[in-house]
Amino acid sequence: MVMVSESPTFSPLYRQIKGLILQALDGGEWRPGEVIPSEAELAVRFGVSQGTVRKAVDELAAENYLLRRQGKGTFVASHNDPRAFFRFLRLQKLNGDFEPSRSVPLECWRAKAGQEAARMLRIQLADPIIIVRRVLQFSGKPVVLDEIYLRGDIFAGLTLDTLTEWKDSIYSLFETRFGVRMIRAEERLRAVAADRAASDMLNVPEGSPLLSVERVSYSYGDKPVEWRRGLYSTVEHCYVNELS
Amino acid sequence: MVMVSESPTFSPLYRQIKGLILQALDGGEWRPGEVIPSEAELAVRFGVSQGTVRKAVDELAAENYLLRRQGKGTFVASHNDPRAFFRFLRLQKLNGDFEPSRSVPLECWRAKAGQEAARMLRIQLADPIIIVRRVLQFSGKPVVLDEIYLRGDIFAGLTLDTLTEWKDSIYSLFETRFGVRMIRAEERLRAVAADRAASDMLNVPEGSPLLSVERVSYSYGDKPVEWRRGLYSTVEHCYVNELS
DNA sequence: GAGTGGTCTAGACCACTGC
DNA sequence: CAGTGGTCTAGACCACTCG
Repeated sequence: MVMVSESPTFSPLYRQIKGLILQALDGGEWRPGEVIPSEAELAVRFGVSQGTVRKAVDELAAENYLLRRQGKGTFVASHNDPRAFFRFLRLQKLNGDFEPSRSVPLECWRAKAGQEAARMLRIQLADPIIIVRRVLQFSGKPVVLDEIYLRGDIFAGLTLDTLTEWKDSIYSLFETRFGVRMIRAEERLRAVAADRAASDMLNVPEGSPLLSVERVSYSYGDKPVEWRRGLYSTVEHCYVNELS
Repeated sequence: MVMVSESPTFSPLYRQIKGLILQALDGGEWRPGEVIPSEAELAVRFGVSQGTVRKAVDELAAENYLLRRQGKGTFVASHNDPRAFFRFLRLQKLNGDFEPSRSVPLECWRAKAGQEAARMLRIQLADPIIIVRRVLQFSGKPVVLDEIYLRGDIFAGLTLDTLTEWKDSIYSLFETRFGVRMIRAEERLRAVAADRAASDMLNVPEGSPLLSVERVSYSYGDKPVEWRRGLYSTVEHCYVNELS
């Protein structure tokens, strides 16, 4: 049975199906890492052909909501999956090698959103937020100093201890403990001079150039849930990007 | 008629068709900006169904080789197309606005490839190369200082005058005058201190932080044809990136 | 072998463009 | 109106995974 709306604002059937699957994902019908029903089952459920479901799933997989695995099924994308590890960390050594990193949380405190944080997180001025400061180490040496601003309503209960005990990526923590799945992020890069605090933490001279990386991360429905600013020491590392 | 090779190293039919189309593109059968034959025609030509051609074209369009336009046809991607303008220039104002930019060539000379240029361009040491220096201006103010290394065999005959007279993007020049179509690029970003030359050209104090952007651009068959290093002043602009 | 995603086909119809 | 890409279907078969 085909139901396609009339001409202006035309949306193909597979996009409507995509919306329904997205809705189910957002509603938590299937948890991260789990399989979702087979294409054939979904086709029956939505009353469309398998090819139409397929196209919807194709798009969701391309946007990193889902992960297809031939012969096994289609899975809800998860930050616990090692495959997704380096998706949001674009640092590598100058010679091109990858290195494992270790996150060392420094502080975690409650605050009220200022002008900038409120705008970035699309919340009201003075709404509760949580601020985390941490260092990222590569081979034991500090390379990134991050200041992370989180919506207080979503991440209520987050403490320094929780962060310290967590051994996987921070997005994996957010997903597992708070049910928040990061889907995409926007970054803005600049070169800045190291201030006193940064030079201390990153072990570089005051005033030396650092890469400033501001990131807003979005969850379902393009809802911003994290705003962070990182200062990267690019003495031995660089930020890599693919233009296509 | 279906011809699919046996199990190991299995390549689906549509990928073989993709290869054939790529071959025709590389061979110059259709020029940038031109329409290629309709899906139906290609299906007849390659002896497969239209759906299979469609999948091949889908991938080529996703990789920016082709451009589909409903009701009109499928076109060979071109850097002359205004749509492709900002694909390789990720700078915007700090407030998020886009600005038109103007390229001001400074120098253009012949040289022999050194260690690094040879490695990046995958040519032999001392092979001929061309080096271009130029400034990129936004609203009349210099923001980017580029040093561009090109393979001498491909860009033979390039002069400062040619660069100065060309009013569109430099990739548009490469495509139109030298038949070289950039498909993708890899960038490596670092923060560095402005040296004397850069501080003069970009009108910033010596030693102030600049964004260093190294880029290798690839043409058909992943052949590197350009290596460049840009120094970006990020006082009023920033480099934006989407992580997904 | 049963179940999953992946490929391929043939055919119908729709939306968009331009003559 | 004809021609293009875009959607949708139904059905066949293939490649991969796992019990």
